Amino acid sequence: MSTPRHHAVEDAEVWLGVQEASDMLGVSPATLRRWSAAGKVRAFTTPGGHRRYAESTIRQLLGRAAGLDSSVSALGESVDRAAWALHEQLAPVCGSLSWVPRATPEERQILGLAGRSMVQGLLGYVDGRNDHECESAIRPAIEAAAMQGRIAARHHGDLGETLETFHRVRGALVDDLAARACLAGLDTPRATRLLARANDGVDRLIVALVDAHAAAPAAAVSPG
Amino acid sequence: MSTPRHHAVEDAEVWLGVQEASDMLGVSPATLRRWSAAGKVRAFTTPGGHRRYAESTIRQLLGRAAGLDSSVSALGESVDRAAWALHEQLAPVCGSLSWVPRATPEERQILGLAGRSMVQGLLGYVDGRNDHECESAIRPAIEAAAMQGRIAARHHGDLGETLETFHRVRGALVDDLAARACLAGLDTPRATRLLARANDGVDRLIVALVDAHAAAPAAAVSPG
DNA sequence: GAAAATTCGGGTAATTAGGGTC
DNA sequence: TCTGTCCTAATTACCCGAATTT
Repeated sequence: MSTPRHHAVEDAEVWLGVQEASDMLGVSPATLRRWSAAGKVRAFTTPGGHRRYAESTIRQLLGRAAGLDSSVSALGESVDRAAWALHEQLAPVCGSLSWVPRATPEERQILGLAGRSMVQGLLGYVDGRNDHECESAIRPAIEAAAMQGRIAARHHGDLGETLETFHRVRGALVDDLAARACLAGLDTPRATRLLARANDGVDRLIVALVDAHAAAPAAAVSPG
Repeated sequence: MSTPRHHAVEDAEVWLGVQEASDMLGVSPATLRRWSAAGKVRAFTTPGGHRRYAESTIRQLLGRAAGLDSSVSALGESVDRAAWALHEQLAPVCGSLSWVPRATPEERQILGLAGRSMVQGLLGYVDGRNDHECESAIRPAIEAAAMQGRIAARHHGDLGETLETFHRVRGALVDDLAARACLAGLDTPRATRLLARANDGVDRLIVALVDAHAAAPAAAVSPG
């Protein structure tokens, strides 16, 4: 019977010294030191003042240029199916916006397409393996968000209400990704990176929507 | 011999040998030994002189953290200090908003206070152990967000630009929490829950800001 | 009781931090 | 503005034989 203490440490993080980390990044140790001093790269500081960098942190920095290792498809489900499921969940929420009943049937159809496009683009953005793939995926989603913003403005949609809807979208997407990440056994760095990217994507859609909403300041309909 | 110390409580603490502990910290056993000799790291010493380290002690060193629950304070740093650091990082971003130079000195001072209040409230919201604590923490932050929205509206601030700033706040907060979670060894479910809560908090501030912005539709300024 | 693995302690070489400058 | 290179003081890593733990 083995003694119960000293359990093997399960998720041991690999720590790198400044030299190793800066070699990986291709910068000088002084630069990496400045980065951590500025809060750009997180590091564990020993009581003596020396820094230790988590290998996952460094890989994350590299990942912006090289392959991203946290993706939806790596989570086991195809992007298409995930998008479909998410859209099914979100469509009623979006449809309950107070200004939607004022939209024409054609506009409502467009809104449905836009919603699907946004969900699809968002997941594609999260799933992309490099910047180019991410941008290609989200571009139509951004256009769809702008379209939704213009239609909302046309019908005097309340911006706060629309934002809340988007926040629900964000919540659902993040919850969904988090659940998939847990199921897939993704480790904490990868999972949090995934969620951060999802956030970025949603933020970009929101900005596009708000800008479009403001730029197309409504047609004069139903003037009181 | 049986395990020397199971004092009554049994599942309380996991003890690590020097090798395991130093692996977790990314330093050599000799260094860890020197730290305990200097009183920097508390260790239990066997009658023969060997040291045993509590896993929680090691985690405290890593993120200044003992990752037991998903909260900022459990992540080791006091909310106040984390808020201060985050605000330091974000203040220049918020100050670069195009409409800020049009604000009066007094307003700018108020904006600074509001920014600090929002960061503090946000972290308190994430850190809260129950609904009541969360709500108490975020309420002043919501009021601060509304205040910022009113000031922005007064100076014809661009809503999209303000939103982008908030999205940067979200990004910084999420990055910060994610990094802390990784350092503290938080598992994926806890870490994702933490980030989801942070998102919720930011969303509520954004809604408050946008609503206030819309409700206080600007004064006629800049007679130029 | 005995053996293998680990830890202790110390002494020295290598690496790092930090500031200042280009 | 940012990065790479110097400099010195401080910290850390590697070496050893002896003692402890398993």
